[in-house]
Amino acid sequence: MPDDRSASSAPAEAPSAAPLARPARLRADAARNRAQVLEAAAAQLAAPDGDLAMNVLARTAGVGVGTVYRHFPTRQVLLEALAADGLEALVAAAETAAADECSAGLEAVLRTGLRLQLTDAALGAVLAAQEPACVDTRALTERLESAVGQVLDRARTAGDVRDDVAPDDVRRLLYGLARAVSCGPGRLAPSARYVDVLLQGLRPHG
Amino acid sequence: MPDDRSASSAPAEAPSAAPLARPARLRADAARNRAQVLEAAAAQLAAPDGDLAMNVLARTAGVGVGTVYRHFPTRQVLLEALAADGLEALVAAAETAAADECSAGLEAVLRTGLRLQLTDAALGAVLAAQEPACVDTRALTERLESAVGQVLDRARTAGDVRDDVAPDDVRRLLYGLARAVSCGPGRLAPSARYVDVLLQGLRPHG
Amino acid sequence: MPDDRSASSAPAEAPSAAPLARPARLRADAARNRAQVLEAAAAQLAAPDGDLAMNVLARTAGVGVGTVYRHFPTRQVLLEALAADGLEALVAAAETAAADECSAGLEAVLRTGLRLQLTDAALGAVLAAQEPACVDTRALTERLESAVGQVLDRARTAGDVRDDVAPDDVRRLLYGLARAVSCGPGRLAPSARYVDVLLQGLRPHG
Amino acid sequence: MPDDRSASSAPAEAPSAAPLARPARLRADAARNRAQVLEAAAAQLAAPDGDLAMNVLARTAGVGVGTVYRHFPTRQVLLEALAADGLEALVAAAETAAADECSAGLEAVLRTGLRLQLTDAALGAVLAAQEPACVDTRALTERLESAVGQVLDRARTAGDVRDDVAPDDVRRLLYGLARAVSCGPGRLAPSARYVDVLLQGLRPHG
DNA sequence: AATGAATGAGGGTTCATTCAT
DNA sequence: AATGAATGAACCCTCATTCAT
Repeated sequence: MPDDRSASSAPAEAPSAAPLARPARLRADAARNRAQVLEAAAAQLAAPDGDLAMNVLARTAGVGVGTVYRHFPTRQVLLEALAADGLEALVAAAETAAADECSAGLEAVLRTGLRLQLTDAALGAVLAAQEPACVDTRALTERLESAVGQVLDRARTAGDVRDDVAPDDVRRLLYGLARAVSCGPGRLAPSARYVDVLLQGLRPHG
Repeated sequence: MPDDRSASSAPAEAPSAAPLARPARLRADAARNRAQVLEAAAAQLAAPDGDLAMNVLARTAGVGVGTVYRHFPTRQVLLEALAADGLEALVAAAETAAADECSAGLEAVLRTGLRLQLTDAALGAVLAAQEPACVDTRALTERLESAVGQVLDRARTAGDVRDDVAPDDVRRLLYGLARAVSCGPGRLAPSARYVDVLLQGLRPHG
Repeated sequence: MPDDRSASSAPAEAPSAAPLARPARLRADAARNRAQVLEAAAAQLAAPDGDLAMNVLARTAGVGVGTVYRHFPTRQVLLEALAADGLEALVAAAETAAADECSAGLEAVLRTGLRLQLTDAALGAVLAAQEPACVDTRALTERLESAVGQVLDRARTAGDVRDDVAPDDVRRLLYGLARAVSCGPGRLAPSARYVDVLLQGLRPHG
Repeated sequence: MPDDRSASSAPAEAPSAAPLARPARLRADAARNRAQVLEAAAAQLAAPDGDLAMNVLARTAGVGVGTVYRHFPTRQVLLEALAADGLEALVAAAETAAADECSAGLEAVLRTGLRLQLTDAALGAVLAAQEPACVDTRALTERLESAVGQVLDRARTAGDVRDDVAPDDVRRLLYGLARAVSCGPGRLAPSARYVDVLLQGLRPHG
């Protein structure tokens, strides 16, 4: 259930000033505009160049710049909106892994996290960011941290992971892994190996 | 002898089109300017923002823009010049490790490579780049690759490293490691641990 | 009716990639800005120096550079916009001449074409250009070519023009004539004579 | 004898401050440098782009910028030096035509003048210029004017040329002719025709 | 809500020219 | 004489952002 975001744990938070990566409700045309902008942004970001100029974005999305700014007041908000699907998928994978009895959850998290970053350029930016701009990105990263914590705990108990590995290490290493994969030729080939290396490296002892 | 670059044989080689990260000889004032630009560039790159505008650079270096362009026709050339010292140090470490009898060479390479990247922001950019812009950066990266190859061979023979690890994997993982370290709070603390993890992960078996 | 450009049929044509020398409709303030830029550009071009720097243009027109670029993405587009009035006048003259019964049409075309070039520095640039940048400049040059073709046909029939003269020769000779007039002292005096010479030279026989 | 420039009519003029398109005597290496610069400049000017940046020129000529400036203090001086050969050839043609008994001299001048302009881009610039920068360019243009005057006189007497054609008209029309030829496809084809047209147009009556 | 015109700071790059070596 | 390093004005162009319509 990847989309229960708005029914998530934090029950009745004070309405924050922080922007939403996904507004609760939207006029039909506004929703369509928003979707067009996101699609165009994903396309631009996926391009080899990879920049994300608001004017160009507006033009390729077929809307005015003002509309882009209405939906995404800062680039960070836009990035988080772009990353939302991937981040949710990662959270879902982590929560599933946390719920599983077996101790292979960490592997699932790493493989999924790497695959998603290679698919979705914005996800890396969000993983690397110190601080999310949107409240529900924060909610997701908190869920991620919590689920990864559980996964790590179980793995640690099973003797599969060193004692000194925290959820934030997983975030960082996952991000670094994607950078390692992306800075050379071939992306699929090294991915599996690098995850193997990382998993093996995270085991206790030496 | 890691630094015999300038002692190469042919005294009057055909002028190559590829720019040099470090020209062989320079008028005294030109050398001073060049050093000032490099110093200013290092400062700018080390700043939290981390951009590197040529005109700002010129101003803070106290020279005209044209002077910056004369010395560094492209940003990539500038980056490689900035990275040259660090890259040389890394090559030296790798060659020393290759010459060593003991099998701990890989560890030295990784620790040094990570430390240097954290010190010198340009080194990461050069490690990540597919293709160097300057001939002697290429020479250095080739020496690095070769030395790391020897280090890996010895380690593999000693049973310390998996079969499927190539020098290019070391380059990529080293770069990714620096990204992992840099995308969160604290840089010293995780560095040692992450190198441990990587070393352990590179060992054979699983 | 030489000016039915804007009265074309299709109300919602597919947006063409080619820039328009004159956009169909414009917000009031945009139209004013555009006119100011054109006025300033004409002034700069008419100056003895005759260059046309975009930033200077913006300043003298009292708008931002971006506004100049919005209206005129390239210098060629700007030139064509500057030349539009003159080119239209020339087309009108040629079409009138084509409609006339009498055989003196060519003379009118040459005199008008020369006079307009001397008045409007951009017209020469457009006449000299191989390929227009804007769709409606192209439309105008095509109308010009067609009308001049008719004029030539009639004149040829009347025995006033050599067989081997095509509309493109008229374009080139007209441009060359303006250069000849402009590269020396006095512009009115030689103009009439040079047109006489050209007309006489275009007559059959030898 | 195209190279008797320095032995020309003006017998003992006061030494002028104006630069010489060709210095009387030169150290051997200086002469070689000068020739290299001229060759490189001709190449640059002949390129489709056709600009003439001093720095680039110096580099392609294999000399320092300072050397270029020593030989050619202004761009105009350089242009005149580039045009010198062509201009001399034109002067020679005109003087030959002036010496001839027959009345076809004007045709030779026009054909030669057009051909030389198409060969040598700098010649057009010199023909178009109001005022030469170098004393011996001036000497040449004066010889040209004088010879063309004689040619015209003879032609006029023979009834081949209108009364109101002066040498300066020939200069301007010749320049304009080259512009007309150069602003379209094909250069050889129209050249002959356009000279015919001009010759015919210059005949008396109508 | 949406639009898109306008802005202008900002960064990029070139090149004519000077001058110390 | 020659060199070429240095200069910096001058242009180029983009793009984030605002705001009137």
